[in-house]
Amino acid sequence: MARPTLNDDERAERRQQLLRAAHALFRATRELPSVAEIASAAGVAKGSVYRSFSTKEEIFLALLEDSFSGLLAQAMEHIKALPLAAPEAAEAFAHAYADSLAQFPDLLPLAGMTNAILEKNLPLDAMVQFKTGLAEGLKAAGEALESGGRPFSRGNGADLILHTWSLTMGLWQALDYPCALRPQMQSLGLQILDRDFMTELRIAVHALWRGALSV
Amino acid sequence: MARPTLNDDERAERRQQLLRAAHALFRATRELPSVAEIASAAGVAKGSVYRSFSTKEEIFLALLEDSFSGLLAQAMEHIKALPLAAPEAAEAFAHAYADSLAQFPDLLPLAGMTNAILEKNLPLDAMVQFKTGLAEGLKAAGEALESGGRPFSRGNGADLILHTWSLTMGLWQALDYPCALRPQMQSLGLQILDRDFMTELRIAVHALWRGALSV
Amino acid sequence: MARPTLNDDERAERRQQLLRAAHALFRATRELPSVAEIASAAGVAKGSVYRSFSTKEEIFLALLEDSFSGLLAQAMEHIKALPLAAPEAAEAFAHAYADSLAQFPDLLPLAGMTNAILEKNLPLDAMVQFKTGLAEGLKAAGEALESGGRPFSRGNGADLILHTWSLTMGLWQALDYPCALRPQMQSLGLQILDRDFMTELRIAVHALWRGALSV
Amino acid sequence: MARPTLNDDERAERRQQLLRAAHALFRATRELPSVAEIASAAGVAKGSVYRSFSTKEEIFLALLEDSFSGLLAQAMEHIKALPLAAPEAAEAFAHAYADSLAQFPDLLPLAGMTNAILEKNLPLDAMVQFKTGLAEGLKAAGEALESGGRPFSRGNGADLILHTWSLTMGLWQALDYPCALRPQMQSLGLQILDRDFMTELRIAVHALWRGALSV
DNA sequence: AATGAATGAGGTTTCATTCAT
DNA sequence: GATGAATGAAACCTCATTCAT
Repeated sequence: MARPTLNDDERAERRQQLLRAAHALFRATRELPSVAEIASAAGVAKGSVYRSFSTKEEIFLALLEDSFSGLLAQAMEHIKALPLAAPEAAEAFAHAYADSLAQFPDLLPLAGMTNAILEKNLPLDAMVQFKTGLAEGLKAAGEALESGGRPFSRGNGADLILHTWSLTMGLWQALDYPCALRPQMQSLGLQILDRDFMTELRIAVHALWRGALSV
Repeated sequence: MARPTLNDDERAERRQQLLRAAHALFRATRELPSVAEIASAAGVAKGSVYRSFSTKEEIFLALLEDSFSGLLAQAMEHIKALPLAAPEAAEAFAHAYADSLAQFPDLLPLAGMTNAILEKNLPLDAMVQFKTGLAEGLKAAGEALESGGRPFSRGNGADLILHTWSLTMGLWQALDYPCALRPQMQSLGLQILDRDFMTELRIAVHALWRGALSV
Repeated sequence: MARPTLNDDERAERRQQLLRAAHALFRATRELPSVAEIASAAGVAKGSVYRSFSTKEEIFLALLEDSFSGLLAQAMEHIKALPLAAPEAAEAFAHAYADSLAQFPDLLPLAGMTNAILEKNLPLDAMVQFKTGLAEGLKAAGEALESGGRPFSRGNGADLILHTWSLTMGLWQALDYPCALRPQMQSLGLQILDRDFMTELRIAVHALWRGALSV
Repeated sequence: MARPTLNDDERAERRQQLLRAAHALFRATRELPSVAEIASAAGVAKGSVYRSFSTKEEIFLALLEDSFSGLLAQAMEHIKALPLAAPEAAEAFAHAYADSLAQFPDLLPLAGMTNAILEKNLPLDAMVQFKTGLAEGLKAAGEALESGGRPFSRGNGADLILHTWSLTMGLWQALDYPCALRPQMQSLGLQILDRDFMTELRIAVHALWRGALSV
């Protein structure tokens, strides 16, 4: 019930509070909670949510944004520390990247819902902002990749990052299952899809980078 | 209103009728139509839909399945016709695959909604069936790839197919935008995301295969 | 829970059932009840209401329409029975009309809300239909008035009916008060507004008709 | 943020400031604006509105009051200048009155919402005050009418004024339409309702006065 | 006095699914 | 078998008003 005008810090904190609540609920159910649930989990009134977010979908997007930029920051570090030789670089990145991804367990579930949600009831500017952040991250990572004598012409670095992220997202969606199903997969002839996502990701990213760096 | 028992053919035809209607509606709106809309477009009553599908999401999944198996069938052909040498094979597949994909314009929009829907209100067996079909297709394509003296051990062929599909799906999701946004992308600093999907897909798949075949 | 397809009669009956409920609630509170209240008063589910009316405002309008056409029908009778001489006709109509009006006690409260509601969330065609009914009634009554040797040129009869209805509606609004206030009006210097609506209406309509017929 | 106590002038000025803002917004949209909109248009905080008005509806009523008393003042002038002979007086008033009314274009839209709002969430004393003002105006105008040898007994003058206002309000409501509809009225069989309000008002008021003065 | 954050009731509408006929 | 009426749970969002600072 803070009444005085909020300054920017307080406003941000309130926002975080809601995001934390939404995040926790999403993690528990893997479904986007209702605004009422978020509000009550955050201990505020329903109407107050709309002070920080103008749409339920905006909350969703902010969640995704947070996780994604966290991953991107780590990726930047990995890129800067990469060995010069192509084969080693490919392998090193694949492993480091997969390890980083493991730290953001909700990122992929969230990303998997993005497209279904993105066109639905999201103010255009919110989406622009989201995509802009994405674009900037890709560009920065791409440039880091290009500097350092690698075989990239201008922009190809960002391409590789984009493809890596795409591969990640797609692979996760292909291998994702409701928990209920997991134990029976072997007996159902689904061995081929019963892979450890992380292992598979390393292999795939490794191949992608090997190919991209071998020009 | 009493109707004679439907035989299997009639039952299958009814099912196709509904799928055609649902498909047409989805193509037009890119949103999953309501059961009422599907029923009316197919010329049957709402309740009758539930004789063919036990859940709305099942309809969605069947649609995806159809498109996907169409693509897979074409991919099989491409694989069988692939040159032996790795670099040529990589390039040939990338192009042929992208061309095939263009023939299933609704496949990726559908696939992009799968995860958001998959865990929600879908009978387990429907999902098992879907995933089984997927697994079989991957396996068959993988085996085709393995036969012919390529550098694959058992199962690696299917891996590559899986990764290719994942990359496709992920890339599409990363590059998809509401039409409203498309024209302004250059001015918004989103050049990096304003790519032609098909071009980008060819590049990425080419790299992935080059890497995978270069072991 | 009637399940079979409703025929027109049943559909009309369902509609009436809802209107009766809405009417009763309006009479009790003089406020437009919520859809939930109407539904529960009619013993149906909220969603079922939208089977008969596409908007809450449509319910309101239908209520008004019913009352209004009832009044109009009676007015037609009065008009046909009117003496030919102007002064007598004016007086006779004023009295008969006021008496008829008393039989539709909710008509004016409803009419008083029309303008505030009419432009808000009402499908255009619903409004067109309402106004068309109004126009037809006025026209018919006007023609009845014109036939019979009265001093009207084509259309003036409808004019007088329109003016009469306008005067009625306006007068009611000017003299309407919350019950809470009624007893204190004398002491508040509001004698001039503490009139008996019916009496006042008779006087006013009498004057209007006398003037209109005295050309 | 502490502010010095406002004296009466400042208080009145603040009130006017809010009313001007509310008026401008209402004129633009023909809907009662939200408190937030009024406040922001007036350049004050939402909470401050409640220092001048205890309810949103009070703002609305004050607006109506202002317009109405403006009209009444002009009507008084017309009445004082009226010719003595009944037929001439009736005609002169009808024209002068309609012309005056045109100077208050928001008066009737506001009046048309009064009843829907009046009983809802308005402190009794606000309503008493409003009605008292109305009563006084009617009485004054009525007395002006009575003085000057016209055929009125005590109070009948006010009656005529009341009836005139009623007729005005009612007629406006009967002839008011959403702009969207206006152009199509001829083709919809609504000719009878597609009248010019001002013309119609002159005719009706003329008839009413002719009748009232012809006793 | 002024502010504007917080409140939270309240309202409309949609839609997947059921099931009596 | 087919039908479509009925259901009723959600869900989102608005907004007048309060009140701590």
